[in-house]
Amino acid sequence: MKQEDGIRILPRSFYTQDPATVARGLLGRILARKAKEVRLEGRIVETEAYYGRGDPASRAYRGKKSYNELMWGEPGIAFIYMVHGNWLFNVITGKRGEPGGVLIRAVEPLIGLDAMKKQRGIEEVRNLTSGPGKLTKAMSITKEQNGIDVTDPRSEIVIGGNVEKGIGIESSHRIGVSQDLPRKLRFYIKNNEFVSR
DNA sequence: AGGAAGATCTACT
DNA sequence: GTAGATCTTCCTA
Repeated sequence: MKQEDGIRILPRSFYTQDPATVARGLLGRILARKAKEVRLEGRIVETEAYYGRGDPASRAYRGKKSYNELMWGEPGIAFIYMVHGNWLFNVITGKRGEPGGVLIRAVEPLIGLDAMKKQRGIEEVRNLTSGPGKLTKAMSITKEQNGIDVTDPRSEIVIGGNVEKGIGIESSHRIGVSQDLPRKLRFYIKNNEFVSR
């Protein structure tokens, strides 16, 4: 059986767009993780866009450092870091050299529910992946996966799939940031129960 | 050494 | 629904 049966993986050119555009465009896509023998999939239902200079909430705000240099690199690369003891999963976007990224905040579990429940130590499906730190734990994503290319079919994590027509997209201000921008940079699928909060 | 940070869980009013 | 404890890494002093 082929690894990517069915899903069409998004090309790198998709990620060269503006972070907010990519954040919207990722809604409804499939986040697929292959770990050892297990295959895990979730549908992306909530994202946030982050910029570089001029965005106080961005990891890139204070300039290039060893821990954030990926943000200046190739789009389509996973950027994973820890906040409050949780791993958060981002994808680098924008042109090379212009820092930007999209945080995946929530997914709807599709495949591998049993493995996710085990990872999370809970049974309630609704609570499995409805938050940025929850989904990484459910899909066993850690710093180990930092820097992997989500556009490469051989990667442990890829993003793809087609979006159903007519999904409702809403936007709001980003969650949890101490200094937000005036623009609404959080996007989510309307009435989806796996959106955080 | 001390504190903040893109969060989560538990235990309550 | 809100409050407090706690998670780990990096920043500032």
